[in-house]
Amino acid sequence: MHAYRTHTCGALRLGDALGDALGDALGDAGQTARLSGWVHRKRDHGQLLFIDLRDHYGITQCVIDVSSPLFAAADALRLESVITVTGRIVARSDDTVNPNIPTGEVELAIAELALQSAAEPLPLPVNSDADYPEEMRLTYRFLDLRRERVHANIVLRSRVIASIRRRMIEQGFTEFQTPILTADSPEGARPYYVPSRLHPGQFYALPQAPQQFKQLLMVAGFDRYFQIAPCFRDEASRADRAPGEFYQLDFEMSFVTQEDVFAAIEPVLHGVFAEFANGRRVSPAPFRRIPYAEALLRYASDKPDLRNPIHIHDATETFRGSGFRIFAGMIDSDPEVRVRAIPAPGGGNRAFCDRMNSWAQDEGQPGLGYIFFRDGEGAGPVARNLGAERTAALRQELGLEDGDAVFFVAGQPKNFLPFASLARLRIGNELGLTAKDCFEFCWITDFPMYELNEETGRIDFSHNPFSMPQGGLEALETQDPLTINAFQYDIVCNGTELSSGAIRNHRPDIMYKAFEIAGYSREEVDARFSGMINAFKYGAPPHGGSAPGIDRIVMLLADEPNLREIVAFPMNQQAQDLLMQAPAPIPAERLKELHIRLDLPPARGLRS
RNA sequence: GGGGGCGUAGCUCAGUUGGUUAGAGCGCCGGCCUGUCACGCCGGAGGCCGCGGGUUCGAGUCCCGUCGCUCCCGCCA
Repeated sequence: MHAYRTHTCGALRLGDALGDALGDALGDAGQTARLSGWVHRKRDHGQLLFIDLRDHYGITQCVIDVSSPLFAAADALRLESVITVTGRIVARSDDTVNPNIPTGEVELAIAELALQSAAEPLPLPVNSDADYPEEMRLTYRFLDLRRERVHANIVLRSRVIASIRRRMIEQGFTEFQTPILTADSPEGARPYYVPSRLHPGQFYALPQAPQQFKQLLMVAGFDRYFQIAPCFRDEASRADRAPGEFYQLDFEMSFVTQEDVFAAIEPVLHGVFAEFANGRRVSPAPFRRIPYAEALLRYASDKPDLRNPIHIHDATETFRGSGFRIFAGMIDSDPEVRVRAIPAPGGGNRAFCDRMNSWAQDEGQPGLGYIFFRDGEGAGPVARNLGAERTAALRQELGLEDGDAVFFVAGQPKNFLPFASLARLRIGNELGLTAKDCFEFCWITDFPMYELNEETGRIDFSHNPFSMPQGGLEALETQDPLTINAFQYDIVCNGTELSSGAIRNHRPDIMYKAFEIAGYSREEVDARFSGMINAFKYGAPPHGGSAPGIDRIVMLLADEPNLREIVAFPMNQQAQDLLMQAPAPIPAERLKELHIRLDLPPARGLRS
């Protein structure tokens, strides 16, 4: 017999249909089995003791009574101790079957018991899904990871990544590894630096993304690249943004248009989500394409949650010169002012509208104007001042009926959009309009190439400086830069931005011009991006790609709101690893070797 | 860097208008219990009420400061 186990804790059965057909009516019952695992729970009846033994695969009830010489030892076991038990598998009587677990028709009668590893009293319970403080969970992550929910999430993560890898290879992509110790890339987030021992005063940088390497692989002719790529950014964390490091499905393709990129990745994403959706609906490919400008108008956001059916409408003309003086005055005084109408089907009662209004005030807004429709006409102060004719026209335009309402936001769009987006989501949730149990994908396309920096008054890249401007060199030379769009796109699922990508700018002449508009000289571009721009001078294919976030995909599939639930060993919000104690001071001799002298004396208690 | 929320037993939390000896559930320790499966019953230990200062006859409670955790804004092309 194997030293530790003949079966896993999830394997034993009384019998099954196949076994019955073969005349094996007893299944595993009657055999002697050996199981190893953790003491999940004990139920002590004085002269009878039940032990729920748990391993990765499941839980099996083990039983021992006072007639056994091992009873005292079994009775003394602490929860989460590791034991090996050997004994006969017995069928449970009908009235003691536990239908809640797969092994519930049998139990193991303990004849031998070996304590492999005794556990001390636990700092956090494993056999409960009760909330525990993050600090405790992260410090004792090895215990936390035994808990059913996180354990299942980590397994799901592995299966999702395996599925992605298989599907990418099926789509003709080749997997690569790119350097972790590499050069600083001056655009974007704050990088992590690694001091060089061999080159005093010089540093490697950890990659924020393998962006330049994957483009170089296209120049090298590999045609379709992908990588489950670790990315490092020294930026503040969020619930859905890990501090320090995270993973992306990074991919790039040569000789492609934007539509080719979409067509290549849609079956991968749809396939992965459908595989793990567990009954939840997944929007079919091709996913909807929504231009950036339309997304801001209709959803007040560039990452719209399409589970919510509400479409925002522009109502500026309805209010221009109207009797509703507040909005009419704003419109007259500033040509950038817009009024937007957020329909609320089924929200047409004063109680709901007042509740939304006071919520808006809690959010720091002056209020939330509304009209609600009853008895064939609009009600409320806005409707009174706007007049019956304009109210009726608006109602017809929005397709609203008695029992519906509409809310208004006004001002410069850049100021009201964040709140308008919140209001749209809240209305959808409160009125039960937002669909549940589904994944709604869309592409947001045609992002502007540049934006005006409000502080400096200068023109900045609005996203990736390596994107190809729509209209190419001619657009850069002739158009107002703020009107130029890029071949830049995001993929969004349920209001979560999964990735941004682009058709890249592979032409040095267009790149120099694009950077010139953003205020970078030819010399600066050569200095900062020498690796890539040099490569583009020796024959570069047109190419493009994207990089969906692995962590966010798993979060959506696991239905978890926090990254820490789907990462095995996450850092805390301050980017500290509480389990491994990182970051930490290093010994003085190591610092010397790295040619580093600290301003402050090193922390005490160092071990070398 | 800024804002909100939370800090009371190992954990989750309650604690009234500022008023006697700060409570409950879970866990832990001890006792009882032969069919439970979140077993049940009885008992016990366990508190710098985050820390510092202030107001007050009296502070877990009010005020100021500070530290920690968390969520958000900035930031993250």
